[in-house]
Amino acid sequence: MEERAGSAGGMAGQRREKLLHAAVEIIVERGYADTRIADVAKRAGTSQALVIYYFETRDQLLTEALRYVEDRWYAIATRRMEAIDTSAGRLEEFIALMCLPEPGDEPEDSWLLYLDLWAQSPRNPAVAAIRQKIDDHSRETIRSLVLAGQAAGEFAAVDADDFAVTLSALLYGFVVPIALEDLATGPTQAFELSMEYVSGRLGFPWNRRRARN
Amino acid sequence: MEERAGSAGGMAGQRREKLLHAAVEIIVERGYADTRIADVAKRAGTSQALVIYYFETRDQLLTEALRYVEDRWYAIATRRMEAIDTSAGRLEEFIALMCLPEPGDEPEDSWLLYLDLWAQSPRNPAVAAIRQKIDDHSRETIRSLVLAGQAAGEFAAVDADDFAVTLSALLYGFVVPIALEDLATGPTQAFELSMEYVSGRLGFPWNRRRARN
DNA sequence: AGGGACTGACTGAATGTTCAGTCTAGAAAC
DNA sequence: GTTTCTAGACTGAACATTCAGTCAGTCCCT
Repeated sequence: MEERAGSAGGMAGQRREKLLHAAVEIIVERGYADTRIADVAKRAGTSQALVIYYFETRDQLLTEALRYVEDRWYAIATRRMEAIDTSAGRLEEFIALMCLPEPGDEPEDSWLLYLDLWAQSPRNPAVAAIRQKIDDHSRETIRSLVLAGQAAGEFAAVDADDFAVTLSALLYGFVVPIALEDLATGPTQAFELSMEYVSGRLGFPWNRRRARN
Repeated sequence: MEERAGSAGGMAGQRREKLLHAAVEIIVERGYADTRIADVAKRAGTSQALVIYYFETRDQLLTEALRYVEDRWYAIATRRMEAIDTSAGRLEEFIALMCLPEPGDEPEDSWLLYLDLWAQSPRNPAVAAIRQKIDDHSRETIRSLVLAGQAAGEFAAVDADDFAVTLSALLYGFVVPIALEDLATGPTQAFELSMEYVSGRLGFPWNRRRARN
Protein backbone atom coordinates (compact mmCIF):
# COMPACT_ATOMS: atom_id res chain seq x y z
CA MET A 1 0.00 0.00 0.00
CA GLU A 2 1.73 3.10 -1.18
CA GLU A 3 -0.72 5.77 -0.19
CA ARG A 4 -1.94 6.67 3.26
CA ALA A 5 -5.56 7.50 3.43
CA GLY A 6 -5.54 10.51 5.70
CA SER A 7 -5.83 13.57 3.48
CA ALA A 8 -9.44 14.58 3.36
CA GLY A 9 -11.32 14.37 0.10
CA GLY A 10 -8.61 13.25 -2.28
CA MET A 11 -7.92 9.77 -1.06
CA ALA A 12 -11.43 9.01 -0.03
CA GLY A 13 -12.77 10.14 -3.39
CA GLN A 14 -10.38 7.85 -5.20
CA ARG A 15 -11.33 4.95 -3.00
CA ARG A 16 -14.97 5.59 -3.72
CA GLU A 17 -14.40 5.62 -7.45
CA LYS A 18 -12.34 2.43 -7.29
CA LEU A 19 -15.20 0.72 -5.55
CA LEU A 20 -17.65 1.93 -8.18
CA HIS A 21 -15.35 0.74 -10.91
CA ALA A 22 -15.06 -2.68 -9.28
CA ALA A 23 -18.82 -2.80 -8.84
CA VAL A 24 -19.41 -2.14 -12.52
CA GLU A 25 -16.99 -4.89 -13.49
CA ILE A 26 -18.72 -7.39 -11.26
CA ILE A 27 -22.18 -6.37 -12.45
CA VAL A 28 -21.11 -6.99 -16.04
CA GLU A 29 -19.59 -10.33 -15.13
CA ARG A 30 -22.13 -11.77 -12.74
CA GLY A 31 -25.21 -9.67 -13.46
CA TYR A 32 -26.86 -7.06 -11.27
CA ALA A 33 -28.87 -9.42 -9.11
CA ASP A 34 -25.93 -11.75 -8.49
CA THR A 35 -23.42 -9.08 -7.60
CA ARG A 36 -22.30 -9.66 -4.02
CA ILE A 37 -20.69 -7.11 -1.78
CA ALA A 38 -17.98 -9.69 -1.15
CA ASP A 39 -17.19 -9.85 -4.87
CA VAL A 40 -16.87 -6.10 -5.17
CA ALA A 41 -14.72 -5.89 -2.05
CA LYS A 42 -12.38 -8.62 -3.26
CA ARG A 43 -12.06 -7.03 -6.70
CA ALA A 44 -11.22 -3.69 -5.11
CA GLY A 45 -8.83 -5.36 -2.69
CA THR A 46 -10.62 -4.33 0.49
CA SER A 47 -13.09 -5.63 3.01
CA GLN A 48 -16.84 -6.02 2.74
CA ALA A 49 -17.24 -3.68 5.65
CA LEU A 50 -15.53 -0.87 3.79
CA VAL A 51 -17.98 -1.12 0.95
CA ILE A 52 -20.84 -0.65 3.37
CA TYR A 53 -18.88 2.10 5.07
CA TYR A 54 -18.93 4.05 1.82
CA PHE A 55 -22.31 3.14 0.39
CA GLU A 56 -24.46 2.23 3.38
CA THR A 57 -26.32 -0.53 1.55
CA ARG A 58 -25.78 -2.91 -1.32
CA ASP A 59 -28.59 -1.27 -3.21
CA GLN A 60 -27.01 2.16 -3.05
CA LEU A 61 -23.71 0.75 -4.24
CA LEU A 62 -25.34 -0.83 -7.26
CA THR A 63 -27.49 2.12 -8.23
CA GLU A 64 -24.57 4.50 -7.88
CA ALA A 65 -22.55 2.22 -10.09
CA LEU A 66 -25.20 2.51 -12.77
CA ARG A 67 -25.28 6.29 -12.45
CA TYR A 68 -21.50 6.33 -12.68
CA VAL A 69 -21.57 4.44 -15.97
CA GLU A 70 -24.31 6.59 -17.43
CA ASP A 71 -22.50 9.82 -16.57
CA ARG A 72 -19.26 8.61 -18.11
CA TRP A 73 -20.94 7.38 -21.28
CA TYR A 74 -22.66 10.65 -21.97
CA ALA A 75 -19.56 12.64 -21.16
CA ILE A 76 -17.64 10.70 -23.78
CA ALA A 77 -20.49 10.80 -26.28
CA THR A 78 -20.87 14.55 -25.94
CA ARG A 79 -17.14 15.14 -26.41
CA ARG A 80 -17.03 12.93 -29.47
CA MET A 81 -20.04 14.53 -31.08
CA GLU A 82 -18.86 18.07 -30.47
CA ALA A 83 -15.72 17.30 -32.44
CA ILE A 84 -17.84 16.95 -35.58
CA ASP A 85 -19.37 19.89 -37.39
CA THR A 86 -22.29 18.62 -39.46
CA SER A 87 -25.53 17.41 -37.94
CA ALA A 88 -25.49 14.38 -40.21
CA GLY A 89 -21.98 13.54 -39.01
CA ARG A 90 -22.94 13.97 -35.39
CA LEU A 91 -25.96 11.76 -35.78
CA GLU A 92 -23.81 9.15 -37.46
CA GLU A 93 -21.34 9.33 -34.59
CA PHE A 94 -24.12 8.89 -32.08
CA ILE A 95 -25.40 5.83 -33.89
CA ALA A 96 -21.88 4.43 -34.17
CA LEU A 97 -21.34 4.90 -30.45
CA MET A 98 -24.45 2.87 -29.77
CA CYS A 99 -23.96 0.14 -32.34
CA LEU A 100 -20.24 -0.41 -32.76
CA PRO A 101 -18.27 -1.69 -29.80
CA GLU A 102 -14.74 -0.33 -29.87
CA PRO A 103 -11.54 -2.26 -29.31
CA GLY A 104 -10.33 -0.45 -26.21
CA ASP A 105 -13.72 -0.49 -24.52
CA GLU A 106 -13.80 -0.70 -20.78
CA PRO A 107 -16.07 -3.40 -19.44
CA GLU A 108 -18.18 -0.61 -18.05
CA ASP A 109 -19.24 0.30 -21.55
CA SER A 110 -20.90 -3.03 -22.08
CA TRP A 111 -24.51 -2.92 -23.15
CA LEU A 112 -25.12 -5.83 -20.85
CA LEU A 113 -25.55 -3.21 -18.16
CA TYR A 114 -28.58 -1.88 -19.98
CA LEU A 115 -30.31 -5.23 -19.97
CA ASP A 116 -29.94 -5.33 -16.20
CA LEU A 117 -31.01 -1.72 -15.95
CA TRP A 118 -34.26 -2.52 -17.73
CA ALA A 119 -34.88 -5.70 -15.77
CA GLN A 120 -34.39 -3.96 -12.43
CA SER A 121 -36.45 -0.89 -13.29
CA PRO A 122 -39.95 -2.23 -12.62
CA ARG A 123 -39.22 -2.97 -8.96
CA ASN A 124 -36.50 -0.49 -8.11
CA PRO A 125 -37.53 3.17 -8.30
CA ALA A 126 -33.94 4.41 -8.11
CA VAL A 127 -32.97 2.30 -11.10
CA ALA A 128 -36.14 3.30 -12.90
CA ALA A 129 -35.19 6.95 -12.49
CA ILE A 130 -31.77 6.31 -14.00
CA ARG A 131 -33.32 4.51 -16.94
CA GLN A 132 -35.82 7.26 -17.51
CA LYS A 133 -33.06 9.83 -17.51
CA ILE A 134 -31.00 7.84 -20.00
CA ASP A 135 -33.95 7.36 -22.31
CA ASP A 136 -35.00 11.00 -22.15
CA HIS A 137 -31.43 12.04 -22.75
CA SER A 138 -31.20 9.81 -25.79
CA ARG A 139 -34.41 11.10 -27.30
CA GLU A 140 -33.53 14.70 -26.58
CA THR A 141 -30.10 14.29 -28.14
CA ILE A 142 -31.63 12.97 -31.33
CA ARG A 143 -34.37 15.56 -31.33
CA SER A 144 -32.08 18.56 -31.03
CA LEU A 145 -29.73 17.08 -33.61
CA VAL A 146 -32.64 16.82 -36.05
CA LEU A 147 -33.80 20.35 -35.36
CA ALA A 148 -30.27 21.69 -35.83
CA GLY A 149 -29.88 19.77 -39.06
CA GLN A 150 -33.19 21.02 -40.34
CA ALA A 151 -32.26 24.61 -39.49
CA ALA A 152 -29.02 24.14 -41.41
CA GLY A 153 -30.87 22.72 -44.38
CA GLU A 154 -29.20 19.31 -44.03
CA PHE A 155 -32.34 17.39 -43.17
CA ALA A 156 -35.83 17.08 -44.60
CA ALA A 157 -38.82 18.30 -42.63
CA VAL A 158 -39.89 15.38 -40.46
CA ASP A 159 -41.52 15.64 -37.05
CA ALA A 160 -38.51 15.78 -34.75
CA ASP A 161 -40.29 14.25 -31.78
CA ASP A 162 -41.69 11.30 -33.66
CA PHE A 163 -38.37 10.74 -35.32
CA ALA A 164 -36.52 10.82 -32.00
CA VAL A 165 -38.89 8.34 -30.40
CA THR A 166 -38.62 6.00 -33.36
CA LEU A 167 -34.85 6.13 -33.77
CA SER A 168 -34.31 5.77 -30.04
CA ALA A 169 -36.47 2.65 -30.03
CA LEU A 170 -34.69 1.26 -33.06
CA LEU A 171 -31.27 1.76 -31.51
CA TYR A 172 -32.25 0.25 -28.16
CA GLY A 173 -33.82 -2.58 -30.09
CA PHE A 174 -30.45 -3.22 -31.68
CA VAL A 175 -28.74 -3.01 -28.29
CA VAL A 176 -30.26 -6.33 -27.25
CA PRO A 177 -28.79 -8.55 -29.98
CA ILE A 178 -25.54 -6.59 -29.94
CA ALA A 179 -25.09 -7.01 -26.19
CA LEU A 180 -25.97 -10.69 -26.41
CA GLU A 181 -23.76 -11.19 -29.46
CA ASP A 182 -26.59 -12.56 -31.51
CA LEU A 183 -25.04 -13.52 -34.81
CA ALA A 184 -28.26 -12.73 -36.66
CA THR A 185 -27.85 -9.02 -35.94
CA GLY A 186 -24.25 -7.95 -35.65
CA PRO A 187 -22.97 -4.49 -34.80
CA THR A 188 -22.09 -3.59 -38.37
CA GLN A 189 -25.46 -4.63 -39.68
CA ALA A 190 -27.21 -2.71 -36.93
CA PHE A 191 -25.17 0.37 -37.74
CA GLU A 192 -25.84 0.18 -41.45
CA LEU A 193 -29.54 -0.50 -41.11
CA SER A 194 -29.87 2.37 -38.66
CA MET A 195 -28.05 4.71 -41.01
CA GLU A 196 -30.18 3.58 -43.89
CA TYR A 197 -33.30 4.40 -41.95
CA VAL A 198 -31.95 7.76 -40.80
CA SER A 199 -30.58 8.91 -44.12
CA GLY A 200 -33.70 7.79 -45.92
CA ARG A 201 -36.02 9.51 -43.51
CA LEU A 202 -34.02 12.71 -43.14
CA GLY A 203 -33.11 12.77 -46.80
CA PHE A 204 -29.37 13.10 -46.74
CA PRO A 205 -26.91 11.01 -48.72
CA TRP A 206 -25.10 8.18 -47.02
CA ASN A 207 -23.17 5.23 -48.34
CA ARG A 208 -21.61 2.28 -46.56
CA ARG A 209 -18.15 3.51 -45.79
CA ARG A 210 -16.56 3.76 -42.35
CA ALA A 211 -14.69 0.57 -41.64
CA ARG A 212 -14.69 1.58 -37.96
CA ASN A 213 -11.34 0.26 -36.77
CA MET B 1 -32.33 -38.68 -14.51
CA GLU B 2 -35.37 -39.95 -16.41
CA GLU B 3 -38.26 -38.19 -18.03
CA ARG B 4 -40.02 -35.40 -16.22
CA ALA B 5 -42.68 -36.49 -13.81
CA GLY B 6 -46.04 -37.27 -15.30
CA SER B 7 -45.86 -35.26 -18.47
CA ALA B 8 -48.51 -37.50 -19.96
CA GLY B 9 -50.97 -38.16 -17.16
CA GLY B 10 -54.06 -36.06 -16.78
CA MET B 11 -53.88 -34.85 -13.19
CA ALA B 12 -50.12 -34.61 -13.16
CA GLY B 13 -50.13 -32.61 -16.36
CA GLN B 14 -52.62 -30.17 -14.93
CA ARG B 15 -50.60 -29.81 -11.76
CA ARG B 16 -47.53 -29.13 -13.80
CA GLU B 17 -49.24 -26.43 -15.79
CA LYS B 18 -50.63 -24.83 -12.67
CA LEU B 19 -47.15 -24.62 -11.26
CA LEU B 20 -45.86 -23.04 -14.46
CA HIS B 21 -48.70 -20.57 -14.42
CA ALA B 22 -47.94 -19.65 -10.83
CA ALA B 23 -44.26 -19.34 -11.64
CA VAL B 24 -44.97 -16.90 -14.45
CA GLU B 25 -47.13 -14.79 -12.19
CA ILE B 26 -44.44 -14.60 -9.56
CA ILE B 27 -41.73 -13.83 -12.11
CA VAL B 28 -43.78 -10.91 -13.39
CA GLU B 29 -44.40 -9.67 -9.87
CA ARG B 30 -41.05 -10.15 -8.21
CA GLY B 31 -38.70 -10.49 -11.15
CA TYR B 32 -36.87 -13.58 -12.36
CA ALA B 33 -33.95 -13.36 -9.97
CA ASP B 34 -36.15 -12.80 -6.93
CA THR B 35 -38.61 -15.57 -7.65
CA ARG B 36 -38.44 -18.08 -4.81
CA ILE B 37 -39.64 -21.63 -4.90
CA ALA B 38 -41.63 -20.88 -1.76
CA ASP B 39 -43.50 -18.07 -3.52
CA VAL B 40 -44.45 -20.28 -6.43
CA ALA B 41 -45.54 -23.10 -4.11
CA LYS B 42 -47.69 -20.78 -2.04
CA ARG B 43 -49.30 -19.23 -5.12
CA ALA B 44 -50.10 -22.69 -6.46
CA GLY B 45 -51.36 -23.79 -3.06
CA THR B 46 -48.87 -26.58 -2.55
CA SER B 47 -45.56 -27.30 -0.88
CA GLN B 48 -42.06 -26.30 -1.86
CA ALA B 49 -41.15 -29.94 -2.03
CA LEU B 50 -43.72 -30.58 -4.73
CA VAL B 51 -42.25 -27.91 -6.93
CA ILE B 52 -38.88 -29.60 -6.71
CA TYR B 53 -40.61 -32.94 -7.21
CA TYR B 54 -41.84 -31.75 -10.61
CA PHE B 55 -38.97 -29.57 -11.78
CA GLU B 56 -35.87 -30.89 -10.02
CA THR B 57 -34.31 -27.46 -9.66
CA ARG B 58 -35.36 -23.87 -9.39
CA ASP B 59 -33.57 -23.10 -12.61
CA GLN B 60 -35.53 -25.67 -14.59
CA LEU B 61 -38.77 -24.36 -13.18
CA LEU B 62 -37.97 -20.83 -14.26
CA THR B 63 -36.69 -21.66 -17.71
CA GLU B 64 -39.66 -23.90 -18.38
CA ALA B 65 -41.93 -21.09 -17.29
CA LEU B 66 -40.35 -18.85 -19.91
CA ARG B 67 -40.75 -21.51 -22.58
CA TYR B 68 -44.37 -21.93 -21.54
CA VAL B 69 -45.06 -18.25 -22.05
CA GLU B 70 -43.30 -18.12 -25.37
CA ASP B 71 -45.22 -21.11 -26.71
CA ARG B 72 -48.55 -19.69 -25.66
CA TRP B 73 -47.79 -16.27 -27.09
CA TYR B 74 -46.93 -17.59 -30.50
CA ALA B 75 -49.89 -19.95 -30.53
CA ILE B 76 -52.21 -17.03 -29.96
CA ALA B 77 -50.37 -14.78 -32.39
CA THR B 78 -50.51 -17.40 -35.12
CA ARG B 79 -54.21 -17.99 -34.62
CA ARG B 80 -54.99 -14.29 -34.70
CA MET B 81 -52.93 -13.67 -37.80
CA GLU B 82 -54.37 -16.58 -39.71
CA ALA B 83 -57.82 -15.09 -39.28
CA ILE B 84 -56.80 -12.19 -41.51
CA ASP B 85 -56.41 -12.50 -45.23
CA THR B 86 -54.14 -9.70 -46.43
CA SER B 87 -50.43 -9.55 -45.68
CA ALA B 88 -50.74 -5.92 -44.70
CA GLY B 89 -53.50 -6.80 -42.27
CA ARG B 90 -51.51 -9.66 -40.80
CA LEU B 91 -48.49 -7.49 -40.33
CA GLU B 92 -50.62 -4.88 -38.66
CA GLU B 93 -52.04 -7.52 -36.34
CA PHE B 94 -48.54 -8.69 -35.45
CA ILE B 95 -47.48 -5.16 -34.62
CA ALA B 96 -50.65 -4.58 -32.62
CA LEU B 97 -50.02 -7.75 -30.64
CA MET B 98 -46.58 -6.48 -29.73
CA CYS B 99 -47.45 -2.87 -29.00
CA LEU B 100 -50.98 -2.76 -27.65
CA PRO B 101 -51.68 -4.44 -24.33
CA GLU B 102 -55.20 -5.78 -24.27
CA PRO B 103 -57.73 -5.42 -21.49
CA GLY B 104 -58.11 -9.10 -20.66
CA ASP B 105 -54.41 -9.83 -20.78
CA GLU B 106 -53.10 -12.49 -18.50
CA PRO B 107 -50.13 -11.43 -16.42
CA GLU B 108 -48.12 -13.93 -18.38
CA ASP B 109 -48.39 -11.72 -21.42
CA SER B 110 -46.50 -8.95 -19.74
CA TRP B 111 -43.48 -7.68 -21.59
CA LEU B 112 -41.72 -7.45 -18.27
CA LEU B 113 -40.87 -11.07 -18.82
CA TYR B 114 -38.82 -10.10 -21.83
CA LEU B 115 -36.69 -7.71 -19.86
CA ASP B 116 -35.82 -10.53 -17.49
CA LEU B 117 -35.30 -12.88 -20.38
CA TRP B 118 -32.70 -10.54 -21.85
CA ALA B 119 -31.01 -9.87 -18.54
CA GLN B 120 -30.67 -13.57 -17.75
CA SER B 121 -29.47 -14.58 -21.21
CA PRO B 122 -25.79 -13.69 -20.93
CA ARG B 123 -25.18 -16.08 -18.02
CA ASN B 124 -27.82 -18.72 -18.53
CA PRO B 125 -27.49 -20.78 -21.71
CA ALA B 126 -30.97 -22.26 -21.40
CA VAL B 127 -32.51 -18.81 -21.24
CA ALA B 128 -30.27 -17.61 -24.04
CA ALA B 129 -31.58 -20.42 -26.24
CA ILE B 130 -35.17 -19.40 -25.55
CA ARG B 131 -34.40 -15.79 -26.37
CA GLN B 132 -32.67 -16.75 -29.57
CA LYS B 133 -35.63 -18.82 -30.62
CA ILE B 134 -38.06 -16.01 -29.91
CA ASP B 135 -35.97 -13.52 -31.84
CA ASP B 136 -35.49 -15.83 -34.79
CA HIS B 137 -39.18 -16.59 -34.77
CA SER B 138 -40.05 -12.91 -34.78
CA ARG B 139 -37.72 -12.13 -37.66
CA GLU B 140 -38.89 -15.12 -39.64
CA THR B 141 -42.53 -14.21 -39.13
CA ILE B 142 -41.91 -10.74 -40.48
CA ARG B 143 -39.76 -11.99 -43.31
CA SER B 144 -42.27 -14.49 -44.62
CA LEU B 145 -45.06 -11.96 -44.26
CA VAL B 146 -43.09 -9.53 -46.40
CA LEU B 147 -42.33 -12.14 -49.02
CA ALA B 148 -45.98 -13.19 -49.16
CA GLY B 149 -47.09 -9.60 -49.47
CA GLN B 150 -44.62 -8.95 -52.23
CA ALA B 151 -45.75 -12.03 -54.12
CA ALA B 152 -49.33 -10.79 -53.83
CA GLY B 153 -48.32 -7.36 -55.07
CA GLU B 154 -49.27 -5.68 -51.80
CA PHE B 155 -45.76 -4.60 -50.85
CA ALA B 156 -42.90 -2.79 -52.57
CA ALA B 157 -39.67 -4.61 -53.31
CA VAL B 158 -37.53 -4.20 -50.22
CA ASP B 159 -34.95 -6.66 -48.95
CA ALA B 160 -37.05 -8.93 -46.77
CA ASP B 161 -34.17 -9.92 -44.49
CA ASP B 162 -33.02 -6.38 -43.80
CA PHE B 163 -36.59 -5.28 -43.28
CA ALA B 164 -37.25 -8.10 -40.84
CA VAL B 165 -34.14 -7.34 -38.80
CA THR B 166 -34.98 -3.66 -38.67
CA LEU B 167 -38.64 -4.01 -37.81
CA SER B 168 -37.89 -6.64 -35.21
CA ALA B 169 -35.39 -4.30 -33.56
CA LEU B 170 -37.82 -1.42 -33.69
CA LEU B 171 -40.60 -3.43 -32.09
CA TYR B 172 -38.38 -4.81 -29.32
CA GLY B 173 -37.09 -1.29 -28.83
CA PHE B 174 -40.66 -0.21 -28.18
CA VAL B 175 -41.18 -3.13 -25.84
CA VAL B 176 -38.92 -1.55 -23.23
CA PRO B 177 -40.84 1.69 -22.68
CA ILE B 178 -44.17 -0.08 -23.08
CA ALA B 179 -43.31 -2.68 -20.46
CA LEU B 180 -42.00 -0.02 -18.11
CA GLU B 181 -44.96 2.25 -18.78
CA ASP B 182 -42.75 5.11 -19.86
CA LEU B 183 -45.14 7.95 -20.55
CA ALA B 184 -42.83 9.32 -23.24
CA THR B 185 -43.55 6.31 -25.47
CA GLY B 186 -46.97 4.85 -24.94
CA PRO B 187 -48.46 1.79 -26.64
CA THR B 188 -50.57 3.75 -29.10
CA GLN B 189 -47.68 5.92 -30.17
CA ALA B 190 -45.44 2.89 -30.58
CA PHE B 191 -48.10 1.21 -32.69
CA GLU B 192 -48.64 4.21 -34.91
CA LEU B 193 -44.98 4.96 -35.40
CA SER B 194 -44.31 1.32 -36.22
CA MET B 195 -47.13 1.30 -38.74
CA GLU B 196 -45.90 4.51 -40.27
CA TYR B 197 -42.50 2.99 -40.75
CA VAL B 198 -43.87 -0.23 -42.16
CA SER B 199 -46.42 1.31 -44.51
CA GLY B 200 -43.88 3.85 -45.72
CA ARG B 201 -41.23 1.28 -46.36
CA LEU B 202 -43.46 -1.35 -47.88
CA GLY B 203 -45.49 1.20 -49.76
CA PHE B 204 -49.03 0.41 -48.75
CA PRO B 205 -51.63 2.85 -47.54
CA TRP B 206 -52.34 3.14 -43.86
CA ASN B 207 -54.12 5.70 -41.78
CA ARG B 208 -54.55 6.02 -38.05
CA ARG B 209 -57.74 4.17 -37.41
CA ARG B 210 -58.21 1.14 -35.19
CA ALA B 211 -59.49 2.09 -31.80
CA ARG B 212 -58.45 -1.38 -30.60
CA ASN B 213 -61.44 -2.64 -28.66
C1' DA C 1 -50.04 -54.41 -1.88
C1' DG C 2 -47.67 -51.29 -4.49
C1' DG C 3 -46.50 -47.23 -6.58
C1' DG C 4 -46.96 -42.57 -7.65
C1' DA C 5 -48.34 -38.06 -5.71
C1' DC C 6 -47.41 -35.37 -2.14
C1' DT C 7 -45.76 -33.08 2.40
C1' DG C 8 -43.58 -31.11 6.88
C1' DA C 9 -39.52 -30.64 8.91
C1' DC C 10 -35.00 -30.02 8.30
C1' DT C 11 -30.09 -28.66 6.75
C1' DG C 12 -26.17 -26.44 4.94
C1' DA C 13 -24.56 -22.81 2.48
C1' DA C 14 -24.66 -18.30 1.44
C1' DT C 15 -24.94 -13.31 2.24
C1' DG C 16 -26.29 -8.39 3.80
C1' DT C 17 -25.45 -5.84 7.69
C1' DT C 18 -23.76 -4.79 12.39
C1' DC C 19 -20.35 -4.10 15.74
C1' DA C 20 -16.54 -3.34 18.52
C1' DG C 21 -12.61 -2.00 17.83
C1' DT C 22 -7.54 -0.79 15.46
C1' DC C 23 -4.66 2.32 13.13
C1' DT C 24 -3.05 6.74 11.27
C1' DA C 25 -2.55 11.61 10.55
C1' DG C 26 -2.75 15.65 12.07
C1' DA C 27 -4.65 19.40 15.56
C1' DA C 28 -4.49 21.04 20.22
C1' DA C 29 -2.53 21.37 24.58
C1' DC C 30 1.33 21.64 27.30
C1' DG D 1 9.01 19.50 20.81
C1' DT D 2 6.55 16.22 22.96
C1' DT D 3 2.22 14.34 24.49
C1' DT D 4 -2.68 13.94 24.19
C1' DC D 5 -6.73 13.93 21.76
C1' DT D 6 -9.90 13.33 17.91
C1' DA D 7 -12.03 12.02 13.75
C1' DG D 8 -12.06 9.41 9.93
C1' DA D 9 -10.62 5.20 7.38
C1' DC D 10 -10.70 0.67 7.78
C1' DT D 11 -11.21 -4.40 9.40
C1' DG D 12 -12.33 -9.37 11.28
C1' DA D 13 -15.67 -11.66 13.28
C1' DA D 14 -20.05 -12.48 14.20
C1' DC D 15 -25.30 -12.29 13.60
C1' DA D 16 -29.61 -13.09 11.61
C1' DT D 17 -31.95 -14.41 7.88
C1' DT D 18 -33.10 -16.45 3.63
C1' DC D 19 -33.38 -20.35 0.50
C1' DA D 20 -32.57 -24.34 -2.55
C1' DG D 21 -32.65 -28.81 -2.06
C1' DT D 22 -33.15 -33.47 0.96
C1' DC D 23 -35.52 -37.03 3.29
C1' DA D 24 -38.41 -40.02 5.64
C1' DG D 25 -42.61 -41.01 5.56
C1' DT D 26 -48.08 -40.39 4.61
C1' DC D 27 -52.11 -40.57 1.67
C1' DC D 28 -54.71 -42.38 -2.04
C1' DC D 29 -55.90 -44.80 -6.15
C1' DT D 30 -56.04 -49.13 -8.58
